[in-house]
Amino acid sequence: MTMTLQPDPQDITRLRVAVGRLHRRLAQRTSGELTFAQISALVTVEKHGPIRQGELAAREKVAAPSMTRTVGGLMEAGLVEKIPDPEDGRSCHIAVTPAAHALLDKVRSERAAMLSERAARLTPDQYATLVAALPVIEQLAEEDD
Amino acid sequence: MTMTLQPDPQDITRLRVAVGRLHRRLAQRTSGELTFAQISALVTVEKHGPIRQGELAAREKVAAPSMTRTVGGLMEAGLVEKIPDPEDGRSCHIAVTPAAHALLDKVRSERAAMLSERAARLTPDQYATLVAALPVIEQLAEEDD
DNA sequence: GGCATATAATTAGCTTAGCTAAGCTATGTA
DNA sequence: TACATAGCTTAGCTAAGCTAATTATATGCC
Repeated sequence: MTMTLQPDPQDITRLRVAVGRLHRRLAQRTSGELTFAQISALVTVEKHGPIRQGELAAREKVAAPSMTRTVGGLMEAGLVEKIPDPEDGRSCHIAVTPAAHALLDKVRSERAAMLSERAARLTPDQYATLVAALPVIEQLAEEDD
Repeated sequence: MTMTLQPDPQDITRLRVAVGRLHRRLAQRTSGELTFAQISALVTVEKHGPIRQGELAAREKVAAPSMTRTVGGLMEAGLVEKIPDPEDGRSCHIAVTPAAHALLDKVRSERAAMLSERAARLTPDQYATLVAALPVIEQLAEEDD
């Protein structure tokens, strides 16, 4: 079921600008040693188990070469490993290491993280509103064109 | 009034990842000829009138050199002009040109814009939830540390 | 079997956009 | 007048996206 009325262009601009700014603020302080792209990819690998690198790129909505670099960093950090596909010599599967679980747990519970600090300043109502909107934002981010 | 309960770290991670991905998708298709940073700055200049460049950088939460480059692009595009401060030879005020109003109006009403297309696919409930969360996202993005 | 095509990942190099450090010029103060 | 401060610019770094071209493997057709 889609909307019959067009969304307000002013709202769209606000969303666009707000998302851009929030991203900027978040990217300025990357949690620990990982970059933004690395955390995003690592979360996906943890969630979707051993996954072909191409499929990981598709899920992250990123071109293949970008994922090569991101995965390279994660491998250097010992957070994922590449398992060669026994049935396809071109392909390989990316899997998290135990260290990755530990690190993601640490990141998630990191109370000092900037965003958590800010979220903690929200009123319960604001927080509830934000959490309610999360699935919508995720859908906007995941949808194909 | 702040929350008595800590925000859920899982929610924080989801927000972080979702904002990152949405930004990525949005940045891939910049509306028209303007880049993401340029639109964001232009919106602020339009809203806050002639504004000192340093203050613009502060509002955008960006370092001064970044704003020099962003404003440079906007000037080349004829969307803003620099008015030298008569009282302070070091400083200058950034003001939008009529072309900027026209362009922003165009951008805002651009129905073909990717985000609008996606937003149009939301249910009315989802859309309402998103719009309700907008001020909260904006607050998260604007807050100082 | 052998060659053409297709696919997975990588490499090389470009762009946008953030940053810090250092520099220039104007201001203000001792 | 001399020195410190403030506003903006320049130079050069990093992260992270992209496209185009390469490499290596699979697959499909004669």
